Amino acid sequence: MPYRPTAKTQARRTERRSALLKTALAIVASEGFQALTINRLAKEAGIATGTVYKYFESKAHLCSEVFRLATEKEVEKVRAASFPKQPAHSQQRLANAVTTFAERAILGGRLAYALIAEPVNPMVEQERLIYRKAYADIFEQLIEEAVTKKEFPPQTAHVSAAALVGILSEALVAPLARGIPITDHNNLVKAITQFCLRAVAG
Amino acid sequence: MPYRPTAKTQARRTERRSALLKTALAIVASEGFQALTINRLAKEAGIATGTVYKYFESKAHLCSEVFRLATEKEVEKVRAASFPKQPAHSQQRLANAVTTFAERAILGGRLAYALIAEPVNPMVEQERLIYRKAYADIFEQLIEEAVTKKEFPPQTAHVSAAALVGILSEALVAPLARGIPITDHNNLVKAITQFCLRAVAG
DNA sequence: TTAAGGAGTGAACCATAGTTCACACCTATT
DNA sequence: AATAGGTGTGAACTATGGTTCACTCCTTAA
Repeated sequence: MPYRPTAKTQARRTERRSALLKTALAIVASEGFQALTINRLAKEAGIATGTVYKYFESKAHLCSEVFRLATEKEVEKVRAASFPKQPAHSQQRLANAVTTFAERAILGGRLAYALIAEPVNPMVEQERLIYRKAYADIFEQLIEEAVTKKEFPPQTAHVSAAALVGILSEALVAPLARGIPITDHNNLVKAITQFCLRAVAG
Repeated sequence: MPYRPTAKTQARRTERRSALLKTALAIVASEGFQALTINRLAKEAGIATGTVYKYFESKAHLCSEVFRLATEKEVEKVRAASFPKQPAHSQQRLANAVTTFAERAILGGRLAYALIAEPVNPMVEQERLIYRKAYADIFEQLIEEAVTKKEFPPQTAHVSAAALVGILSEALVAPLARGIPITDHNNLVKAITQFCLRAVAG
């Protein structure tokens, strides 16, 4: 048996794969999923079209991974803000979570639109559902705890949680979708945060 | 000059056109935009493919019109609830508006998803933006009036308005997008309404 | 009845990208 | 060096569905 994949070749493979992913993400971050084609990706990565398929089963799978790569860290940030090491009042935690999401979305610019709202394909839509659910779950847990501790008024936690996700999507992405750059970051974030606090914390 | 279109032929033409639109809407309402192809539409309308193009410039234009046809009346209902003939408290008006939207969306089922969230094409996405804006404008006006009358606390009306649109989209469509039929209509609508009132009316 | 502008037809056309595949090249074992 | 499995190549293929167009049929006015 003459040939066996070795640690070195494996590493090389893994590295190429993540380099591809990184290139793909760069395209999406600057021009959206709409600009991510296999041909373009291959060209920018300096490889042949077919080679992409040695690393990714299909375009849809590739998009999924790009989406996950970009979204996972966002979710983590929001989770961290929601459940900090230091104990904090629920209201403050929610405010931090919302602010974190909003600020990162605004900084993200085109990428935020791509992740939250750009029409892509069913597989990414699926992925999106999963991450919306992830955000909603974080909020839901926070709210439930707070209601138990009487820091928030009684409410249907999972509806409130979904509603928060909706608020963040729409309030941030509506301007982006219209191509209007957000000018007054701070006030926008403040207004959204206040709205959320009124809604959930009463 | 031997031939001139006459009232009768014009009427016939108009009627055929709206019949086509109606057929298209029926397809969208039961299976979404994804199922609306020119071939299928032609077949179901009992005409040839090419004929569709005598009535609609392109598929995108057709989709736009179908979207508008379905959405316009929804917007009107919400507007009517927001600005009733009889004077009413702002809180009640907002509650009615939200309830109206939510209940109609739930009854609409597949259609609601198609209109609010289904990925279609850029032209429909454009149309969607317009209608989201339309809803937001209604809410914004209501909120601004209420703030002036001191019935609502001070707030950034256009942010609150966008947020309301987001709440309604997400809280109603999230379950639909996952194919989970909404079971407990009344409580869902109630929870959403309460959330909105807390958020906006304090 | 005949001229001429609409309307209807549907098979062929096209455009876009995703996907494949036969072949050459590389890498690890014996 | 020889073997054999992996990787890279890119032009060609394909699938889907929107769009066209040369032709026929229909309608109205003279």
